[in-house]
Amino acid sequence: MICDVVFDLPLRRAFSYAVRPGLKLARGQRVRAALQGRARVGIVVALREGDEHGLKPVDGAVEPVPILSAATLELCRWAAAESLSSWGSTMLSLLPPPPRARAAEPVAPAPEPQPASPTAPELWTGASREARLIEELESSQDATLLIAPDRDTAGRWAERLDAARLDSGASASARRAAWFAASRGRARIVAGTRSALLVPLPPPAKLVLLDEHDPAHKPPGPPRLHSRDLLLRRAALEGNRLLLLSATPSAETWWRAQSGHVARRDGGAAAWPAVVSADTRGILRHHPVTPVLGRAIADAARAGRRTVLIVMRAASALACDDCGVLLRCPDCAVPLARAPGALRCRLCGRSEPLPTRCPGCGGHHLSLFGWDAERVEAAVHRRFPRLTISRKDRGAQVLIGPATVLKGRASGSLGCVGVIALDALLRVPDFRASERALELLWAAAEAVGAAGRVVVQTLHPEHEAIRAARDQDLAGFFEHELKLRLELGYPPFRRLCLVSARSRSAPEAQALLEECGAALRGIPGLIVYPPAPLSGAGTHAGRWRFLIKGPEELPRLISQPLGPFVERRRRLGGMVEVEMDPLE
DNA sequence: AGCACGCCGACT
DNA sequence: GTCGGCGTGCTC
Repeated sequence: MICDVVFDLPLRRAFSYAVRPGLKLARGQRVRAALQGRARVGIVVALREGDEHGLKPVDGAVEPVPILSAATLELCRWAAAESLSSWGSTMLSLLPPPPRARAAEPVAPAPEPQPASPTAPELWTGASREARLIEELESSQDATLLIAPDRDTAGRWAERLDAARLDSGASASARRAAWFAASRGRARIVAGTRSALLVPLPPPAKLVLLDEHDPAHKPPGPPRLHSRDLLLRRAALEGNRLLLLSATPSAETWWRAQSGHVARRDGGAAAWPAVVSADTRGILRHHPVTPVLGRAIADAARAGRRTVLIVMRAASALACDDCGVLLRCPDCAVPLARAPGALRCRLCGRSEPLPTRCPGCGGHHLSLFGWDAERVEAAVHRRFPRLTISRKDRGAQVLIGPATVLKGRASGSLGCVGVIALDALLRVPDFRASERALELLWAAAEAVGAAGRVVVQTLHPEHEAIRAARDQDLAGFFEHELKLRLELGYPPFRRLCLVSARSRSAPEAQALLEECGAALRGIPGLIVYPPAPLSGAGTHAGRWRFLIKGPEELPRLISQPLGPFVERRRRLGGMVEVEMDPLE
């Protein structure tokens, strides 16, 4: 007997091993086998009769039963093809870590899902979505998998629902135990992050994705696939119900709902705060707080309620007062961000000492441009000397931080949220900037509740994201947004793929990308954009990229020509990375 | 991805 | 004369 095994390698092919007579193996089972003399963990993808001559034997099984069902094996094969990565790395990055030695943990095989009558995935929006979810889960006996965008959120929900945890917040053995307990129906609800996506569940099962729009559902690295896309596929194959929860869904999911592939369950309007914009013209240059926001902070404090001020990441740079030039990274051309005692490029990480004179005109008047948390804290402290102001203490009267400080707050727990400079977010050269702005303002409105106030400082008070957040109008926002996406040929109407190369020098990276581009020439239906530095206009950095725009079947069209570049990444001293459906 | 093999520069 | 850089190729 021969078995074919895939490993956590960037290789498409499987490796064949001899199965010794006494060893009972099945597809989907984890095994240890020698690869280049070292024992490694792989997954059996096929068993067949054949000539075992010259094959090394499998050392043994990691668990006595398959950890993945045949259906899940196929699900992962699809996911790997869809993301141009290998079958093995896709599967192994989604499994709990193997036990160090042979452990006698009680395990049950992954149940083979029974294809049930398909039910349309559901998109739950609106005020009461989380309360409705808890009600739904408590009134049901179905096995349920809850996927959260991050560990904190997974932990909160696990506690709230008394669920077993399957993310890296739990120990490796606890994760394995939860995995096999879920497959036997012993743990009715399991909660986790991406690493829990493949947990086998006895039918009928329910799949839940929290904060469907969150880019944390597709972090860098394998599996290079959005959790939403994997769950949509899994639910369709297994006939499971899938609930996608989000206050501000992605345009992709909204479009699916609009075209009838997803059923929208709108929880209705919430009691909503006033969302007001404050014109920053002539003010932001000198002070981070407009009179409107200043009054809101004072009012909240007087009412004994807390304020959160949102600043954008890397919002502060150094500019010359004489010639107006912004200090940029010599390699990447993006503005250098202020770090303690230095300037740092947030792209390549290079650190420069704080200069005393302008590299352009030699002037001595260099001043900060933009408002980071540190500068805002100092300015607000001067303005409100009697309030407690902090960048860390969640209990301070005024808390200053990035958008993530709004995560996990009960509705109505804040008196005021101020967005110091929404324009810093809108200026980002990303077609999803509007969506991100809406997400931020909506989260702010939910966090303050009806009695609070959201103040948005901007030069664009008429921006669609601000209007939609003020009017609590998702439908209006997406009508506008999807029209733009269609006109410009962006997702969900076209698919994107980002091909990037890293090398010592720009010419090397460019040459490497030139090779990739040449391999794609002549494929109908693709638009291959010319290579550009990874961000900004720097021409010296060895990080370049190009974008491919194409139809739904884009991964199938480019997997053959780009295959050699992803399989053998070290060529000409550079590395090629291919990312389907990039979020940045 | 690791790891070995292999061919050109600075050292006890 | 060797030690060691990392470019290229292979792993059942």
